[in-house]
Amino acid sequence: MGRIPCCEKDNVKRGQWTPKEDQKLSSYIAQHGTRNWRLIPKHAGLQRCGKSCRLRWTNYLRPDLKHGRVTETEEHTIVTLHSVLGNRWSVIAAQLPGRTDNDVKNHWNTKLKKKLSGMGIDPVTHKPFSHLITEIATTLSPPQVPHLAEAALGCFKDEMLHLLTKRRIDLQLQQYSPAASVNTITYVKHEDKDVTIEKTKAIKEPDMLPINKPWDFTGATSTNFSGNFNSFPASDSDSGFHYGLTSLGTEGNGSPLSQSMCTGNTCTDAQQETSKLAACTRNLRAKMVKDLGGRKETRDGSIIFNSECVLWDIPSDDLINPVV
DNA sequence: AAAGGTCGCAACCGCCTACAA
DNA sequence: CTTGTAGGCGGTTGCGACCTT
Repeated sequence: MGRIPCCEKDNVKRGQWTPKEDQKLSSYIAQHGTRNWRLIPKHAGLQRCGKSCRLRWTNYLRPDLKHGRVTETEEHTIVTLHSVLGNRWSVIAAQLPGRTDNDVKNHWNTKLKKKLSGMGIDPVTHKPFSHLITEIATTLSPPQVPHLAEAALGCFKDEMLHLLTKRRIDLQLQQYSPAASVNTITYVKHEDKDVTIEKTKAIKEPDMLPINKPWDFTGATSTNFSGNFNSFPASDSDSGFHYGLTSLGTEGNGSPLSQSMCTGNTCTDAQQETSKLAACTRNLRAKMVKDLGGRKETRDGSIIFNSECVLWDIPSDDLINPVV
């Protein structure tokens, strides 16, 4: 018995929805609800696939949706939950009233990923790039270290270049202040050289950097990374974004990660403002750990959490949409 | 002003899961 | 228990708007 397609592909319209189609779908759903998506386009007089109707409704037409900009608070929520849950957009979206998984996913892919990379944070692991390189270097036996650590640097090259570009701008700004350091001036003197070559060199040859060996991955720590973190241009704080929430998870115990995250202004106001979010995050994590016996396997078989995950005793009332 | 590049978002695709028959 | 199906989900693509050169 073959599977019946959800719609007849030949007779189905695709692409952008017109206002007339939106109106037909909305008024049909207002009258009859959303019980059988396969029948809805037929009954509503639409030449659309049922799945297409469902997506249009859930992602755009639903009356309870917010269509404006994602707020700073919402960004905090997304980043924090993503650090715990990974790409589970529907779960993350459930904590953001009026936002869909598609909204969250799009915002993450277009804005937040770049923002985190620009701050020197790997958007997948939520750890500083320097921390990852250190982990690689310390995990490997000595003969492997130079080759694989360099390979790792290759993986992060784009992010590193981004970081270095930002740092360069910062240093140039410092140049205009009386307190500009000798190192800064020396660095800016190379302005006329090919920027890409210089930056690539800087990655391979940490000593060329004007600051205190931040890329020396043989002895790298995220503490020295945090120095860089603090020195980023004001752009991130200007946009209201602080990455100070990762300490809410298992990393918030004085680990290198939390040290690097909780420097300067990143770990004060933002934490207070989001204590409720913290509870929410913990509860979700606890739920997931409980469900999965301490392990969460992704579709490709990789494990997100291990058995050492801690369970918190947080009332589920703290959740917007408690996961019970 | 035009061409090319980038960004942001809506929509689609294919896989997975729950559930009914 | 097996199979078929609808709905859900995350990844990816397409395209219009905006920006830069």
